[in-house]
Amino acid sequence: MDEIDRQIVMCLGDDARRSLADIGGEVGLSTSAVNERIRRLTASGVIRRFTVDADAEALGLGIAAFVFVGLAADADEAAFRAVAADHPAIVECQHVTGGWNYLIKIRVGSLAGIEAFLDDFKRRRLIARSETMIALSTVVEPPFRPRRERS
Amino acid sequence: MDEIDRQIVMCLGDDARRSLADIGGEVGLSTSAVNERIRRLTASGVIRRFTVDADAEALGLGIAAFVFVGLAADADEAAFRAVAADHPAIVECQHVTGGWNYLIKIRVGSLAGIEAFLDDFKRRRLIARSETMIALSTVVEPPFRPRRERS
DNA sequence: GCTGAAAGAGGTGATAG
DNA sequence: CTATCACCTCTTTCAGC
Repeated sequence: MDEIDRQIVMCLGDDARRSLADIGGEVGLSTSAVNERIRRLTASGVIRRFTVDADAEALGLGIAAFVFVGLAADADEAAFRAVAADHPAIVECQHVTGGWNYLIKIRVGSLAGIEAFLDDFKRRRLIARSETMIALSTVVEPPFRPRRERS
Repeated sequence: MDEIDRQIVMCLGDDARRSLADIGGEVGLSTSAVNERIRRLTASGVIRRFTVDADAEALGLGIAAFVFVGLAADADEAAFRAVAADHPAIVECQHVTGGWNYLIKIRVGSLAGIEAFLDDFKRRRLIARSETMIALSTVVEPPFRPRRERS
């Protein structure tokens, strides 16, 4: 992981389809050297995957919301994590410091989708309380990678 | 945007390096047809970019934090947005409903980086108050795309 | 809008330096 | 690491349905 590796990762982040020769020209290496570095970066997990950044709205998931979750004192936290990990609406789920236990970001097609999401988790007794903030507009957003079996 | 387009976007989300023939086999189309659809999806913006999901920790940005921001009553919101849009530490910045104005997710290399981030914005009078939650562990996280000129 | 074939570009893996 | 080569898979294009 030297400076050139970092440059290569940024190049691919901008456009993962650039040719090895093109990247090599930018970072000052031959195509063989760039090829070998990308192979190493991928094998070592610095590059997790090649993917696409999709337009969530075009895929019918135009509404983003942040849900703060409080678990019950006797909650089955492992169960909560397992359900969250596979839930199609969840874009992000982090265990966080502060008064809430988890911060979840979801993407849904309508406001009704937010209610359905909350109902789902509450009915399964996975969360005790929650607070929701709806995203009104975006200044910066990470890539959106659609996941299978999205409701 | 039919069901096949959606399948193609998901295939590419899983692995953007899969060959057209391979994807075609999965969705039931020829390579030419898949190629044409990807071209249209990219041209129309459904696919924003081909990118990589990187390991933030390997890039020295192992700490994630969420910062809730309140602007001053007389704040220059356009200036805040402009600075946020180009700030290297900011991974996400959304205007949200509720008692706070913006929800920001940052990635930094150390806890000192969080303090530096807050100091930067407060010294420039871009934010009036804030509250920070540090991510302790991750259940689900969107792709991380490193941006240039990261401090 | 799709298929199938043909042409071309580019990734891959070897070599020697 | 560079430079070059041969190989070969994959992309791209185009005629035809």
